[in-house]
Amino acid sequence: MQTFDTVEELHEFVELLLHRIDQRYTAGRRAVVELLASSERPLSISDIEARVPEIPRSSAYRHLSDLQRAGVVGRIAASDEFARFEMAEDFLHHHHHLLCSSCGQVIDVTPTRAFERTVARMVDELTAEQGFRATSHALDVIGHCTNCQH
Amino acid sequence: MQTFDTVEELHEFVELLLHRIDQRYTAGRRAVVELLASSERPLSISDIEARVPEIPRSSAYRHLSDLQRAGVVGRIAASDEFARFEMAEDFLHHHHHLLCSSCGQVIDVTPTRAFERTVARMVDELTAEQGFRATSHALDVIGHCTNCQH
DNA sequence: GGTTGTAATGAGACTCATTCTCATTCTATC
DNA sequence: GATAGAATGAGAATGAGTCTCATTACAACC
Repeated sequence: MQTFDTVEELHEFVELLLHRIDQRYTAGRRAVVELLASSERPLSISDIEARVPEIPRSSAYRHLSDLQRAGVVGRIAASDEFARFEMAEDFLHHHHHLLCSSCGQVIDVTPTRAFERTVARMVDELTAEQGFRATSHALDVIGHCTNCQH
Repeated sequence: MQTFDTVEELHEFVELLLHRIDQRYTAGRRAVVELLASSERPLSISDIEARVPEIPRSSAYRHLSDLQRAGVVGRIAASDEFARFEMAEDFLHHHHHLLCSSCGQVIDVTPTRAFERTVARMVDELTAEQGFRATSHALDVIGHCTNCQH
C-alpha cells in the first residue's frame, strides 16, 4: 500500500501509473483523482457530476476508465443499478464494503490485520480445489445502514 | 436450508413462496426454476434464453424478478456487465463465488461449517461500530479460472 | 361447461447508464 | 511557434433491463 504525505506525492504516483500506459495526467483526470482521493466513500457518476459539474459525463466516464486501466481507480458494482468508483486498493487501506440495500449507499470498512490474515487463509481454502488463481477478494456485507433502519 | 428428495417437492415449496406474495406458479416460472435448480452455476439472461428459447426475454426478466421477490431466486452482479441468477440461498447450500475476470464466469464454492462460523464472526466485527444491520454477506474471490490461466 | 373477473404473458416500445464518434482543443516536442 | 498526436466535449449510439398494453390463461362461481 502507498501512503502519501502530501497531495503532490499522490499526484506524482498517479502520473507515473498513467505514464506506464502512455497516458497524460491532465486537469480533468486530476480533478477526478482529487475528488475520489478526498472522498470517504465510493462515488457514483452522479455524485461526481454533482461535485465537479464542469466535467462532462462522457469525459468523466472516460477518465474513470483510463484511470482504472492505469490501476489508479477501482469500479465496484453496488446493489443498485449504479456503478461506484473509488481509488484503487494501492492507494487505500485494503477494505471491504457495507452495501445498504435500501438506499444503495456503499460504506468502506477497514479490517484489522488479524481479520485479513483469516480472510486470506479462507480464500486459499476456497480456491484450492478449483485450480482457481485468486488475484483479489471482496467481502461485501449486505444490509441496512443506520439511516435506513426505520 | 431446504433439501428436496424430488423435483415435485421443490416445486411445492416454490409454489408456497409464490402464493405468499399472491403469485401463481405458472409453466413459464416452472421452466425458469427447473433450469436454475438444475444448473451448476449462476446463469445470465442469455444463458437462460439459449436453454429455454421459448420464453421471451421480457417474460424471463419478469419471472426472475417475481421469483426474486418471492425469495426463490437471487441476483448477483458479476465482474462483467451481465447480471446472473441462481436459486436463493434457502434452496442451496450457503456458498460464495469465484469470479473469473477473463471470461466472466461465476463458480459456486461451498464453504465448510467452520469457515462460515469465522465469516459470521468477522461480519459482526466489521459492522458493529457502524450501526449497520447485516442481512447477508458475499465473499467474492476475483481471479482467473482454470481455463483462463493461458 | 359456459361466464366473468383477474392475473400472467408476449411483443415490442421505452429508459437510461454507459460507450462511441468525431470535430475541436490541448500539449509535448522540436 | 509549428506540428503531430493525444485528450476533450457534445451529442449520437448501444444495449441490458423495464414498462405497456392487447391478448391469453386461469380460478371461482353459477
